[in-house]
Amino acid sequence: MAQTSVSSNPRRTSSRHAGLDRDDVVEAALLLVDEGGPEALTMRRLAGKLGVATTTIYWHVGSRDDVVDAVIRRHGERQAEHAVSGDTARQRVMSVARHLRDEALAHRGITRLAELHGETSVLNEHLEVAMARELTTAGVVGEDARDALRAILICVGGFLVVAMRNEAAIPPDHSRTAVWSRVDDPNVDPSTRLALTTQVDLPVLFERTVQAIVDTHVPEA
Amino acid sequence: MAQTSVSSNPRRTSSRHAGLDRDDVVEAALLLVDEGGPEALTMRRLAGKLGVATTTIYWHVGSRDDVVDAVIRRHGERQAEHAVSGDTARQRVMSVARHLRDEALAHRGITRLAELHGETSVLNEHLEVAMARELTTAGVVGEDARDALRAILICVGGFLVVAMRNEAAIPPDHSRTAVWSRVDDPNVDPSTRLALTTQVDLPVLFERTVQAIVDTHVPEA
DNA sequence: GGAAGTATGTGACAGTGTTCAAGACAGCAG
DNA sequence: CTGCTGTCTTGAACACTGTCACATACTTCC
Repeated sequence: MAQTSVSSNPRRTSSRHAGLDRDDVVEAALLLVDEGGPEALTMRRLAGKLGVATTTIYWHVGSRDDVVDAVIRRHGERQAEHAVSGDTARQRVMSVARHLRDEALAHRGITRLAELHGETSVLNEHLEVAMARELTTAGVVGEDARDALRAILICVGGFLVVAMRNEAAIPPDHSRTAVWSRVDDPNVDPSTRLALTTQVDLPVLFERTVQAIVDTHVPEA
Repeated sequence: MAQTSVSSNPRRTSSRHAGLDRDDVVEAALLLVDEGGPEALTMRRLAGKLGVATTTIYWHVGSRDDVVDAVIRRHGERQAEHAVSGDTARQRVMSVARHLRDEALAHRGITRLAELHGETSVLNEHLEVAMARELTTAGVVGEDARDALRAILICVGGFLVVAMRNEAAIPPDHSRTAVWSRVDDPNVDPSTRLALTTQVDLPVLFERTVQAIVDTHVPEA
């Protein structure tokens, strides 16, 4: 257990000091990712934040991949239980889907890290369980529940990818609106071409699309 | 226009030779990504493949980001027109969605590169136009068509993320099935928990899920 | 022939992940 | 108290990455 903060300890060559442990490293890494995204997590930067050498990170946690795993797991454990709302099973499932999206966007750095490492299930375990619970209550069980859960999560994931896309990093002539500004296909309605140069209302489209999927899996109450 | 292949030209220090041009560089880069994924595309590796110095790449194309843009645009231009099949508008839109997924998975290295750089619209321009064409034919135009196109593409994208996930790179205890093997929530039906430790049939779920979205946007013929 | 442009190269810089070898401190048994 | 073992730390180095300054050779044009 840390008795003093790391940063207050004077640093001596090859000097051992009290207090730095694995949790300190993982917490510092989590903050780096939460604030600056996956790219902000480098071993030198993390070591600098902790006031130690990179080798200390390797000792306490391991490689960068090990640090990433630990960050995702730690954040996943922190996912708050939320009050599911709604009168019908469909509404309750939608409630969980919205919460999953909102949590993901509130911590988009961690979400992108989990996505890059294919570990979104670790991150979202509590919410996936919550959704499975609602499906059970709705009478959707077994492989039907598995398919429902997968389909909803895949769709929510698709929306997250788009919502988290850093538009500023895309060359202006490669953005969706730029691409469609150049399209001149007479078989595409002009009002469609015009509309496709404008931004879509993602939250509205999210509601409509996820609801459509929920409706095919969850019976009407 | 290249008269001789690059690899057959003898190399002299600071020697200029005929034949290497921008297209050669972009083609070589495309092959690297197609075969080895985004991580395989390094400036040194690309230069080695072409038998030139990295500065030659910078001269002909530009930075790595410029090379990436060129690769995505080149591949996008190559997207084959495909025969849309189906008797109804809904079937025809589904046909385009399937083709988009199949093309993406056939060139998953390029797909992942485009996704990482947020440039999937450049890659899929022809297929997005094809889908917009089918929507026009179905009487879905303007903002309705924009929303339909977005929703379908977002969902297909979600499936692609899952389909392209490199399961081998995920720590065994962080995979979805491992996560669900540990879940022991009494409010989740046991058959659901069991089902969630097994693999979902992605193509079947794709059909059902995308169809559900198409059905909410495209009227029944 | 000389200037300007084109097309190539070497070597270096700054940053990254990772590890070797070494040192300092803590705990424990004798 | 001493010596051994384990724990926790370090500096330096390695290999790899993207990028660029500067130099050289060739081509084109007047």
